[in-house]
Amino acid sequence: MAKAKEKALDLSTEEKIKKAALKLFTRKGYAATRTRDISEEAGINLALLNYYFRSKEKLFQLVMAELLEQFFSGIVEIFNDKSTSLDEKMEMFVARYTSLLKEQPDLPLFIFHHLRTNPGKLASRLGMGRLFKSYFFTQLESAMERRRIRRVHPMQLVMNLLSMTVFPFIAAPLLKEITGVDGKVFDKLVDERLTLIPQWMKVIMASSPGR
Amino acid sequence: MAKAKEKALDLSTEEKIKKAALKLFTRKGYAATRTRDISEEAGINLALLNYYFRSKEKLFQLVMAELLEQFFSGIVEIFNDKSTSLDEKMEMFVARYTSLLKEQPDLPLFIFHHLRTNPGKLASRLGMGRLFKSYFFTQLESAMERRRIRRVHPMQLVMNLLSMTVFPFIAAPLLKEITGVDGKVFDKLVDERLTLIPQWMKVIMASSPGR
DNA sequence: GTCTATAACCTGATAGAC
DNA sequence: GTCTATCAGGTTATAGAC
Repeated sequence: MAKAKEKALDLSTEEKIKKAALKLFTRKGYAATRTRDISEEAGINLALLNYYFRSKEKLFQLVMAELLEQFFSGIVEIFNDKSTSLDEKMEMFVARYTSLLKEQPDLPLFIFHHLRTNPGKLASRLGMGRLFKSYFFTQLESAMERRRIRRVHPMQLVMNLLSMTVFPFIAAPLLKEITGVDGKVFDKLVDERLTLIPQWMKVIMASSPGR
Repeated sequence: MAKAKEKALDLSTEEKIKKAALKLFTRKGYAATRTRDISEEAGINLALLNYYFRSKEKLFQLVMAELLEQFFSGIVEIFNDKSTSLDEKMEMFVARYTSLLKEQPDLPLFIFHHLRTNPGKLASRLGMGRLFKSYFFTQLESAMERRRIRRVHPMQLVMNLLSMTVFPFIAAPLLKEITGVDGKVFDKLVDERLTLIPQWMKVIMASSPGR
């Protein structure tokens, strides 16, 4: 009977705090978020935050670790899938992250800021050249080989894929204001990009940058 | 004789504070930056900060206003230049912002976070669809017209240009760690993109996404 | 204009009752 | 487990001497 409608109402106190913390940390950043804000957002008493998580810092570390895991597990899964083609991988990547970022547009700014101010703290499954060992990279290189195009560094293509997928969400407030498009138009554009980005990636890969 | 070598040494106190504030605000954000940090970075007394700027908040507003002006004046200039072609505009854009971001890689994250938490505060010369009235947009539309390709919204192409240029700097710490490339390789890749991005933009525009 | 000392305030964290 | 009340520490801002 009790749907997941009244969001945090039937969650445990611990979960309510984590949910509220994630929301506020991602929106305003660590320093700008007060523990009082979190307790209020969670609808619980301030003292309970320290009861469950010891400190604001500990709470942050926990929430951040779970977020990084959730955020990057997608790319690892998709890129290491041996049953899908290169094109399918790109389509899946765009689809998955577009969907995620439509729901949580604050995520990339928050994560990238954290990685910038805390270098070298990435989970082991992601760090140290893990991407280069993914099946995606193998496919990327052989595709370039096959098409006899002048080689560009595979990372150039990865950067393009990530850029075109993620950046519009980072810059959304700017883009909307600078161009005057409203939220509905912007959403439509983003949905179009689900198919456009993979197509663009193909023509980019097929092009001969040697000129 | 006195070169601009010893950076802040011959600047006025006011300028020293503004320079230090910009550095720390962009690196750590508003809330995480203490006025003590700024005064120390500037090599001046803490009380002088309030003497010159009244408050931390006022100082921030001033620094941010100047930063936004400096950061976006480039795009306005380039996009409104009637003497350059579409291709030249794209080349100039990539060159200008790549150069800027190599020196100040913290800027985009800081600016986009500010625009996200403070919507509707952009300077008038940028806000309210100004970009749509730029000469760049006219050229973009006529180029698509001429090539008889199925129309995509011009903003799709603008997003691609901005994405591919700016995003690598936002994601640099992640990209370096996830791929294992070091700073030197990354710099080389970014330099290659000076010519690659305009070429990619051309093939993207020439492609028929109808297929 | 610049400094020292301090006021006024805010925030994270805890003690202790229930 | 949850609450109220409060402490301890740190931060912004100012008063006042030089």
